[in-house]
This record gives sequence, structure tokens and C-alpha cells, in this order.
Amino acid sequence: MEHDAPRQNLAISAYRELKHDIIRGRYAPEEKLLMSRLKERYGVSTGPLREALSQLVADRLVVAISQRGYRVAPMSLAELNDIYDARAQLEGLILRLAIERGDDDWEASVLATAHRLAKVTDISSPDELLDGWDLRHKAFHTAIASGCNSPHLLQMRNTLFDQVERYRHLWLQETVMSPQALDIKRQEHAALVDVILARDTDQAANLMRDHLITPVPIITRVLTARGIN
Amino acid sequence: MEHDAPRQNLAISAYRELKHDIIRGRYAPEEKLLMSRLKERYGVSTGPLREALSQLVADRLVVAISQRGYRVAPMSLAELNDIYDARAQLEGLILRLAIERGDDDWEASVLATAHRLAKVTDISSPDELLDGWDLRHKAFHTAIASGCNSPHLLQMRNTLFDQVERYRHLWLQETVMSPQALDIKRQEHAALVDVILARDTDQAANLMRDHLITPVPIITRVLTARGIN
DNA sequence: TTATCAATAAATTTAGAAAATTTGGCACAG
DNA sequence: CTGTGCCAAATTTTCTAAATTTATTGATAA
Repeated sequence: MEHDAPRQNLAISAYRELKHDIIRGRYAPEEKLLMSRLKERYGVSTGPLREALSQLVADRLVVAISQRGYRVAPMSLAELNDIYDARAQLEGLILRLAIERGDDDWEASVLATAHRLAKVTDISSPDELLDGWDLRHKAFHTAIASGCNSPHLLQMRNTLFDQVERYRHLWLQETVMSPQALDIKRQEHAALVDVILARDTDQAANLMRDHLITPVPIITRVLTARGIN
Repeated sequence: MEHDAPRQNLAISAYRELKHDIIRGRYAPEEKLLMSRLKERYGVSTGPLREALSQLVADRLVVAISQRGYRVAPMSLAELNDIYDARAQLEGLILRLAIERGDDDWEASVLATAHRLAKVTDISSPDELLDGWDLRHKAFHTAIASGCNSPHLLQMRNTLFDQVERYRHLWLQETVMSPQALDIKRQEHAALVDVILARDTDQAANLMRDHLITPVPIITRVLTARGIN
């Protein structure tokens, strides 16, 4: 019995590529997504493409105008603020529940992923550093959230994360990962781990909220510099 | 110049019909959704159908297995409990924010929709009663939630509601709307309005949670009677 | 200018071909 | 007899390419 990667259909791979390109800013907000161009670019025909685009509409990364095709979803300061606020609120709720419901295995996984994140200095090239750090950072936060033990709340968290990621990417691009910045983050995470293990719900929710909101001023600057309101 | 309903494409109408039929239990959980049957039933061809199905996968009402088509998403007691728990938690969070952020217009709309809901006795036939009550009930809860002033939190609420509705339909079917049951609900809603207008956050969140969780035991009974665990 | 209508471009749908999976039968070993 | 593995037929999913419908543009006439 083999367990190779299940062969995906073209709609799914087109969806992944398109999503990646939109999040990375390859297409500008409000840019029209011509069927003909996309067909050429991703090497698929209208069927799978249409399927991918309608998924991206559900993700709110693309908007559809009936009979007039698709556009990249607009970006705005209002949406930036709302997304980050909603995320901070939801993540706070999930953290409260996790502290209430999390068991020993949960505590262990929080500690383990925190440790892995703290030890991310050794890698050589800047690109590898950033990729590696981001990966472990996500793993750390996911480990914390998973303590809430609710698949549906975690699913909502993922959906919101997809929506935030286009804005978050602007922050990652802007923030060159200096050793100092890395150290500050490490301290924030350590403090978070402390209050979580101490089961101090209110303090934990506050710290988490502050930690998540941090990038907003920087992203605001980038957006206004690009003439986006 | 005419102003009839803006012409929707076939994918969207197929999506609406299919979703309606799944929520109303026209297809059993885990039932295979044959392209050929669906094409015939909804009078559209594979392209739009596939688009509709992939939307329903995003809604978690359908599951897709690559190269092996689509099935109606399974139902289980575990999912029932998780969905209702997640919903109660999210609705509690939104209510807290609404009480914190809601303005005079919000208070007015809560009062107005509550009044409209309380006056729903006069209608004649049972079907009309149930449909009318459910519509006004949704409007009442939506009015409360909208005070949180966060499009993204409200969007998450809608998504979760779509997922809950298949379970909720079992409750509506089971609960014949007796005048007594209606009266109990009316009292619950009145109490909710009171604590909301009094801006008693904690009490309001508790009442809301209790109010939302009510149907779970009844739905549990229906599911176990159908041999679903 | 404003309106109308053809010409063009684009989105949407369909029908059928290609790829993959399941089904059913048959030979063969236990 | 019963169970297992394999092959081909039938079913089903998935994709493409072409046809159809719908919107936009630009020229012409009111």
C-alpha cells in the first residue's frame, strides 16, 4: 500500500497558485482578472479556473460581478482595522477557552513550539531565516489555539487568517528581521507562555491582543504610502 | 428600462437550490451527489454545477474527494455539540462587543425587531406561522449582533449559521410551535432585551448562551433515533 | 450633446473527449 | 466450496474547446 501525495485536480492547484499570487501582491487590488490571461498564465481552461475563482470569492480575496467577471478584492484601511480587530477578538476568545479547557498535552505542545521558535537564530540566509521563523511562529500560535478543542472555532480562525495574510505580507516585507526585533518578539512570546501556563486568563488575552495588533501601524503606513484609504 | 432581479448566473442559482435541499434534508448525510443526477435535477451542466459544489465544500455542507466526486457532509453528535458550542461562544463575544459599541440606532433596531417578533401570533396557517416566526427571529438576532460593528465578525457569524442550519432544521421540524412554546420564547427574548438595554454584559452573554443551546437536547434525540452518533 | 445600433470583446455555458475509479466476472489457490 | 487477485467493461469525474449569451465600445444620426 502506497501513500503518495493524492493527485489533486487542476482546480485546486490553480486555486493555490492564484491565492499565493494575490496574497504576495502579484496582482494589484481591484485589478481585473481576465479569463484569457489567467488561462494562459496557469495553463488551465475556463472550467477549473472558474472553480478556483469562486473559491477565492468565498475567501474574500476576489470579488465577482455577475456577467462581468472577476477582480482582485480591494484593500482599505477600514478593512485592515476590522480584520485585525476581529482577529484579536477571536484569538482572545479562543485563548480563554484554551486556558479553560487545555490539558497537559496542550501545555506540553505550547512549550515545545515556543522552544522551537526561540531557537530559530541559527539559520544562515535572510530568506531562510524569515521563512523558518514565520513557519515556527505560526506553529506556536496554532498550538496555543488548538487547546480550545473546537474544530469549528479553529476553522474560523483559519479562514480569518487567510484574509489577514494579504495585509500581513506587507508587514513581513517591511520588517527586516533584525536580531533586536527577533529578541523583542522572543520576549513577547516568553511572557505569553508564562501567563498561559499560569492560567491567567485575563492577562493572557490582553497580551495576545497587544501582540496581534502590533503590525497595524506599520501596515497603515505602507498602505497610505501607496495611496490606499 | 426594467428593474427585474439582476440576472444571476447558473452557478449561483444551482448553489442556492442545492444548499436549500441539503439543509432541508432532501439528501441524506454521506449520500453521494452524482453529477448526472444533479445535472438532470437542477437543469444545468457540469461547469456551473461543479462551481456550486465547490462553494458548498467551502460551506462544509459537502465534502469532495479528489477524482471521486462529492458527498453530502456527514452529521454527528460531536459536530452538533461543537457547532452549537462554537456558535454560543461567538455569539457571546459579539454580544459583548455590541453592548460595548452599539449606539442609539442599534438599541432602536433591537427594540423594533423584538416587537415585530413578539407580535407574530396573528397569522393563520401553521406553515405561515413557522416561516414568519423564523424570519423575524433571525432578524431579531441579526439586529443584536450588528451592534458589534465588525463586518468580519458578522461574516463569520453568517458562515457558522449556514453550518448550524442543517441541524437547526431538525429542531424546527420536531418542535411544533405551540402557543405555550411561543410564549416561553417570547419571555426569553424579553429578558434578553432587558439586560441588553441595561448594558449588563455578563448577564446578557449568559442569557444568550442559554438561549442558543436550548435546542441541542432535542436535536440529540432526533439524531440518535436516526442511528447517528 | 444624446441616443441608437452595429462591431468587438469578454464571460458563461454546453457538449463531448480524456482520465480515473469502481464494478463484476473469472481463473486459481487454499 | 470459499476466498483472493487480476483484468476488462462500465460508470463517473474532470478537462478542454467551441458555441452562446451578455456587456462594452465606437461610430453615426437625431
